[in-house]
Amino acid sequence: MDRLDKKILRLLQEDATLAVADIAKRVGLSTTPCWRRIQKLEEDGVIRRRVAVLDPVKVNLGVTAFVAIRTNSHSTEWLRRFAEVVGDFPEVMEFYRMSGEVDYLLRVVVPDIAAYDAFYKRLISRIEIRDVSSSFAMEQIKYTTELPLDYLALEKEPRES
Amino acid sequence: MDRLDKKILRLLQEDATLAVADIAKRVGLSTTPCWRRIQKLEEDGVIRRRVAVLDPVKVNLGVTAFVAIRTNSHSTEWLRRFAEVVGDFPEVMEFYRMSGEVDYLLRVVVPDIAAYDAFYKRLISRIEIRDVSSSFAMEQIKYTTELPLDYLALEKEPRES
DNA sequence: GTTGAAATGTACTGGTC
DNA sequence: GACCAGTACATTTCAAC
Repeated sequence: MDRLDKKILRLLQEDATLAVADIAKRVGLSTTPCWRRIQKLEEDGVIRRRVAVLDPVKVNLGVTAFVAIRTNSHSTEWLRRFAEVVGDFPEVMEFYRMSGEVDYLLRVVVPDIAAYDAFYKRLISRIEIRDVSSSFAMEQIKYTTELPLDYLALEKEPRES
Repeated sequence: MDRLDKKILRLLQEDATLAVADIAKRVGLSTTPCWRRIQKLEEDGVIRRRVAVLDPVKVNLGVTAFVAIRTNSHSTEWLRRFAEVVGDFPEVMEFYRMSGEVDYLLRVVVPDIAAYDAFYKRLISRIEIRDVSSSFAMEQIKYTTELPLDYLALEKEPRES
């Protein structure tokens, strides 16, 4: 992974519709090696997928809720089932196991508070949870899928002398 | 927005590399009208963009932190500047204004705890914040960019008789 | 909405240096 | 890595229905 791969990733994170020839021009490469680099980044799983990002409001998903969950201590089998049940809800877009006070954190999208309530009831009916606490986002100030590539360690590049 | 648009959106949210002819086949349309629908969805801003999704671990971003922020009451101008400063950090992938206890919630990605600490110091040096509380994700169980389209209201379709 | 076709562009492969 | 060529396929636009 060198400076050029990083540039390619930056571009594709912004706009995955760019033509290979375009990308090549912008990173200062000809199309063939640029194309090969992109293939390799996909093979290596650095690029996971290319997706369309929709406007949540325009598909009737204006409300984002964060759900902090505390569970009782349970077997690993229970935890596996818990993860499966929760992850199966399409409203749950993000799901983390946390350190500290809260055991799990969910980001949930729904049209409105009533739909959140319905979601909540379905959730607790499917799995026992010790404590659930919901907070609502009033405004989404920033949402990006672009990972910051500033921390990416580069391979040493050949040097003069 | 009808049943077919919804199907198209579902497919493109999963894989934006699909050829129009493929999508057309799967939704039961021929390519021309299918292509027109996709164009319209883009014009209307339902489809915001098409992006490459990278593997965070493979670009050295294994740590996700959630940062809950409480501010003092401030002018709208101060709030504007606050939003700008915070949003400018590329490590901040999501940024919400919240209801309830916490005023703002951030999702931050960094390589490790040390980098989080450095980020934290840079953040508080750039803007005064009353209270900051960080929690770390031990595991990302689910992360998707796919919005659930189940809540999408459809236009009435023509009926027999 | 359909089909078919034409024009253009792009992806991909393989070869040269 | 650059550059050139060739094929196969995609996108895009158009015309006729």
